[in-house]
Amino acid sequence: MSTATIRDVAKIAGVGIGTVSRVLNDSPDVSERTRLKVLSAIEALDYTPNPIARRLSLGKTLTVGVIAPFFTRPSVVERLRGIENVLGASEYDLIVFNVETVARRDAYFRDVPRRERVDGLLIISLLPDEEDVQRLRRAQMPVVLVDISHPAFSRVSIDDVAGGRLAAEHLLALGHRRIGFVSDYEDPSFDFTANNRRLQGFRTALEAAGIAWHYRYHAAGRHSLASAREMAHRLMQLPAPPTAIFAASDTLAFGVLEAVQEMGLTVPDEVSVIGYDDIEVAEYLQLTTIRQSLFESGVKGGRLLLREIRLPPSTPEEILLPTELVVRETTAPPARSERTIRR
Amino acid sequence: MSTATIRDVAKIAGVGIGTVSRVLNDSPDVSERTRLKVLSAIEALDYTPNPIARRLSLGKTLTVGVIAPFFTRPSVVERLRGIENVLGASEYDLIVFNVETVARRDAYFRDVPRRERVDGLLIISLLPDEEDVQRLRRAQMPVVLVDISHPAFSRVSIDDVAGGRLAAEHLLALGHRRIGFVSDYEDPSFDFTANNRRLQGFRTALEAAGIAWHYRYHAAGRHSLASAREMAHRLMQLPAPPTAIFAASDTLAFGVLEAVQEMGLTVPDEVSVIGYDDIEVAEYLQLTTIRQSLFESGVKGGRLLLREIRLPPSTPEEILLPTELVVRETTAPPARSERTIRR
DNA sequence: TTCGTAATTGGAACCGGTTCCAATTGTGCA
DNA sequence: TGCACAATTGGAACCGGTTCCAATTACGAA
Repeated sequence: MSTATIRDVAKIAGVGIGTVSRVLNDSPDVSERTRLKVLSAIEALDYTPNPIARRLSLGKTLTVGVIAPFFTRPSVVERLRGIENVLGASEYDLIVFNVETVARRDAYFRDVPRRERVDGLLIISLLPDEEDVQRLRRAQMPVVLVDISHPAFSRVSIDDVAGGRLAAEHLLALGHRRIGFVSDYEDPSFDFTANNRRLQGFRTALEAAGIAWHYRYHAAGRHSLASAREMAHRLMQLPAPPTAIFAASDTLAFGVLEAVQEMGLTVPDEVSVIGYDDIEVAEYLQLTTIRQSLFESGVKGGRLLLREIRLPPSTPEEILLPTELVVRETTAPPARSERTIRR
Repeated sequence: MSTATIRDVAKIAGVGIGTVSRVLNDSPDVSERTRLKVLSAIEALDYTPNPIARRLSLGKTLTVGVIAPFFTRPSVVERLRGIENVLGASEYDLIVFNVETVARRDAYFRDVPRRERVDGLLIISLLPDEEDVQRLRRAQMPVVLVDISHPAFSRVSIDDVAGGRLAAEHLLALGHRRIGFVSDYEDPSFDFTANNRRLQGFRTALEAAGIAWHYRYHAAGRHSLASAREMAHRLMQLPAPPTAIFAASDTLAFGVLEAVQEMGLTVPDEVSVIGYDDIEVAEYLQLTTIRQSLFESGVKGGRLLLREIRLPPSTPEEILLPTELVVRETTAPPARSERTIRR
């Protein structure tokens, strides 16, 4: 006894297959009497339409893909959660493509963007290169970028410039004057424009306060706690070490905290540290940070994509999400001696 | 210019559609000359077979579903990572179904296990109830459970009994005699058998050391840091409070640590804490814990499922993964006074 | 009662693959 | 050279839906 088909239902109900299809799709052109006959046949056979046959016939995949470096960054998982939340309630299936290596990245960017495979694509924290962009446009694939920006596509971006500014202003207000910046650079094909925007806002705020920005206070490396630890060690060994460090993600901030503690310095009395993202453990560890709405970015991205699948926009849309300073216990005014030196 | 079909390729190559299909599927019954003609036509048209048509024709979905409470537990994300790693390299697509509420859980368990939807199912940390089990069996759905166990299905389980024993033996060896256990119970439809197994191994070890287990040392609540914090507070206010606490997950352990610190006690000198899972931050926070191979459990589960889709086994298979004690800085011998009291 | 129009209905054709069977071509051997 | 059999090949039928058009039925007006 294999599963019933629409023809079985039609036979049992004593109607044509077209009529069954109409009932399934809530067409108004069915008399109430026939509708009931069909519904009871459906019930009797425990019939469900085969989604694959439906997709082939409709010429749609009813599937959305998400390409992202999910598991290298806790923040991405939280965005994915937002996306799943929207798509799980829709008729679209969600296929995940996790990128951990450049090879996987290229393979996915090459193979996934086919109309026969997905109806739309969400790309998180990965910047498509020009070739990818061309391919996506040629396929007329609806695409929404999250946490990344490219003029060719709709996007949910985070106001990272403002975020960088918030971080700087908080530290400046506390009295810090020498501030380090720790970020990740990774492979150039991975996201780093978010970091650049954070740095930009950060520098703008410093310069507005009359403080020149020195590149020696900027360290960039891999996106890992260990890498951030090393970078922080380097920064703290400068002739005039920073009294505060701004890390481009909470994960990096934890590496910085570790380094500072290893050097026998206390946080926040001797060194202040501020992160970015406000991932879950940040609260537990009482890290001062810049919060961005991770979950919400996923929700907005998912909704935007669904909308654009139904109605392709003539011009890409941009949604900008705000950032917010969350003051906890890793930032404080600089040590007394520092303050005297600076005057 | 819509995408090319197999008939276009056949026309260009001057062969029949059957032949094109044979070339696509590496059938040996094609002469080399024809194969080349077909391949160059495919090249010329930039043709890719439509996976949906293929699925309909094959009667397979080439899709695997994963149902799990991904985002409420960091450990699940790591398992998912292992699964994606295996499936991303296969011809199967991976659809995620995230369960955060009982409603979603029920909806997914009802709708997903249809052969027309997925060819196989991975279920992580969620125990199907009897009705679900019946439905899955009726649909003859290949199912692999990860981090959970039910005799009806193949599974990758973790030797949690041994894990619980390891935790107890470590604390016993350090000299602890009054040990608390903090676990989560959640909704009964969610996983808690893993916790029970951990508790079982734990108790066995205690009893083998001649220590009777008192239920008042067992606290169970929601799976969150905050909940663990409260539970730890309760345990520590007992007349003879535990000198060590075993938490059934690292997340819970962090809640315990927080509570202990709030009470002005130091870890590990006054209270020892041991977790379970060894999630990423555990190392950063120097938590002593029981490590289980999260990533590997996903890899093994993915492989097992693919195998069972190809060749349904007559009887469910069980893969048991080991656990390992990782000693860091949250466990130590009990305080001096305690030791004197006990002798 | 008859006719015209609107409301329903049936089912062929189609979506783009795979598979199987019959037909055609090729090969080895007497 | 002729024949038996193996190797290739073509394409109808099928997978299970949707859609569109022609046919049938229902209904109100004359």
